[in-house]
Amino acid sequence: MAPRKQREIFAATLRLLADKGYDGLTVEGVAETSGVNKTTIYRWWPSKAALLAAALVEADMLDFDVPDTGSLRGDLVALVEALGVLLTEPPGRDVAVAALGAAVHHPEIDARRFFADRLARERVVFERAVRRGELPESTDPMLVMDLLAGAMWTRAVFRGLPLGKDFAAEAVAAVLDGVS
Amino acid sequence: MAPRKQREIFAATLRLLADKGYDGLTVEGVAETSGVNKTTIYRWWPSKAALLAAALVEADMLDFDVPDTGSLRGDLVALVEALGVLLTEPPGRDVAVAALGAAVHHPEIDARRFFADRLARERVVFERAVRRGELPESTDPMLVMDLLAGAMWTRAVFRGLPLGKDFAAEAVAAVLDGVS
Amino acid sequence: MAPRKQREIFAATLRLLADKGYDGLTVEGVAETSGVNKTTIYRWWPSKAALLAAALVEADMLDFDVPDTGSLRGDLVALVEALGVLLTEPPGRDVAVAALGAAVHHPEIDARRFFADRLARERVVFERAVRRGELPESTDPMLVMDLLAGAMWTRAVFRGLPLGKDFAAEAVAAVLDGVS
Amino acid sequence: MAPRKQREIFAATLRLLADKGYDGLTVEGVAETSGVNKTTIYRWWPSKAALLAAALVEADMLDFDVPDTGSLRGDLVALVEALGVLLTEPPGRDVAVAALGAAVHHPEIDARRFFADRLARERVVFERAVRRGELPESTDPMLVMDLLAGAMWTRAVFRGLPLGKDFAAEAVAAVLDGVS
DNA sequence: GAGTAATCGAGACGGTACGTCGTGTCTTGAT
DNA sequence: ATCAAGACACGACGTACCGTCTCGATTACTC
Repeated sequence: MAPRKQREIFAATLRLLADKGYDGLTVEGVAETSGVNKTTIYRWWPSKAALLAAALVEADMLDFDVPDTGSLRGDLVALVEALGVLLTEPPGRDVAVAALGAAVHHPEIDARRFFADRLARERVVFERAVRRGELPESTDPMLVMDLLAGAMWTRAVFRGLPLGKDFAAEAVAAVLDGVS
Repeated sequence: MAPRKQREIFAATLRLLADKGYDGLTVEGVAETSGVNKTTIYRWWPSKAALLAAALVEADMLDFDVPDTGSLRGDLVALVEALGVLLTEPPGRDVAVAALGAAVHHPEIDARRFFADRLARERVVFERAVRRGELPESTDPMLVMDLLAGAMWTRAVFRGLPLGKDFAAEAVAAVLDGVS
Repeated sequence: MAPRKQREIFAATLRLLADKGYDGLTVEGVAETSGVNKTTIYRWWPSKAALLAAALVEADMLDFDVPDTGSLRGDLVALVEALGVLLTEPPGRDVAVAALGAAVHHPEIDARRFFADRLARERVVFERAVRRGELPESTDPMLVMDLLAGAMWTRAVFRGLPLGKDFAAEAVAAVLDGVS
Repeated sequence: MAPRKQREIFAATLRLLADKGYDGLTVEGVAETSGVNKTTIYRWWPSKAALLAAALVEADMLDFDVPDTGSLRGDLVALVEALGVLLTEPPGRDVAVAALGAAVHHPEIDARRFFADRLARERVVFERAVRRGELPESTDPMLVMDLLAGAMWTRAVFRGLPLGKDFAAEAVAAVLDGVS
């Protein structure tokens, strides 16, 4: 089951999250923005965090396509660049960043849904690479993705630095070829 | 200038942050815990976020020593393992995670103080490695650290997965040697 | 017309009224207690007050028999004592008191149904007394009953005082004989 | 101690009580009407009932002077007539009636404060009468007042009947002289 | 050691939002 | 075609903190 105006509620949720951050996101605000009564929101989601979790899961805002460029390196660069765009340009940036902050101390937001589950989709990139012989079968795709995605987050969000034009390529090169 | 009970205030701040997360951290709670009046806190810090920022800067909770094992690989593994411990064991874990969540949408917390500035200290590891000939001079230490630290955050915090015994070593190997 | 479970609805209404007072009496509670849907109650009675009014009219909880002791004094003492019991012992006490509170600011409850209309039944006491010559024909029965019943209410409910063993007799004596 | 705007708060409370009855009296409404924040009201009174109780105690709306006409009969008639006015003319009427309804099922409103405590003031009427020899010393003033006041309430409020021009005099006569 | 700032405790206050309960209306799906 | 089930908008509840604001009462530094 779902509330009649779920669409509007989720839209309002993400909009307010992006606009005012997790703290500024209030159930009351969502209710007003989405033209729904506060009670209705509480009927369906037990807390602000749960509401946000549902909105994020449903949102396609954070999706990006899995590329198929013909080479592992190309695929990974494309993936990482897409993630870079996501993390630096509004409204994705604000939502992603706020969602992280929220997920980090609200287990019910279950960060896995936004970060970990993506791996399932990214995995095909690695399978293709193994089939092409670009990668030993023993390689751990999750490790590779954690290194790359982690670097993007660290650079763009924690350090608050702009992602240079070639950052994605350099990161991918480091992981594929090693730095030493 | 500083309030007379700054120590107690900061201690209470970090304690409450670790105990109840960023949301559960309230100025009122800090005041009560530290035996100070709410007014006093507002006299010195304009907001909860600013208070937390000050407390974190002062705290040594997040510090770890820069290792010197004789090899780059050893140093990096030690660094990453230390970060792993920090991110997975209380109270550091809770503080670090909460601090991230807070910093992420409160510019005044200036994430650089907790994440970026560490690089200055880590840099010596790379300088020693270059001197030893383990690393080409052209290597970008920040990229390496972003990859490694990012992977730890992603794995431990975003994915909420335990860090296996050898995760640090594997991550360092991937970055130093490449995966392909 | 009447809803199929009218009995249960009225029973639940009076039960909840006695248990939790007028404020604590809710349509929702009545619905649940009587195993009926809220909608059903609203279909038949426009408001909580109207429902209560209907329940009270139907209830025999507040009835008492008109005594016939052979003397006016005896009849009146018996009447007043019965009223005293009604006003001081549960569940009648709670229902009567709550009904008063409700009636007082809900015209639709029509207090006359519970208080005034009784006069019709009490009147025979006075008719018998006139016939016996105990009372001049000009005496106003309503005045007498208002004095006596009013004293009981004032003492038991407004003042919240226990009704002494002889209170009924004293009140009747005062009205019949005068105090001066 | 007392809130800074106690006057306004009490005035608003009684005004709203008279206007909308006990049910329609809301803390939120009082707050708005009196230009005070809801929190402030809850800071000082734990509930609507307690607020109303305080407002009623402070209110002079329900006061009337104790007459001194020279005779017991005259004093009582004056007293009862004043009560009659109180119970039939706004705003006293609405307040008194609503207060009764409220007091009846809210012990903290302590009906004694509005009904019983008045006896202390009325007692002088009886003392003077005893001194004048109009009344045996053994007469119970409370019984007399309960009979008279009770009759007024019953007639005016419970029965909802108008109080005739001579009702007070008749009631006093009945009690002083007896009806038989 | 007194005088004068700075600092503090106490706590009332206007606010915003919380999460809950009950109201009375309206829609819908099963019978 | 009726009616239970229950979603809904609404208003109020009582609570928690927010950040601001007087007030006096302590400090503690300076002369």
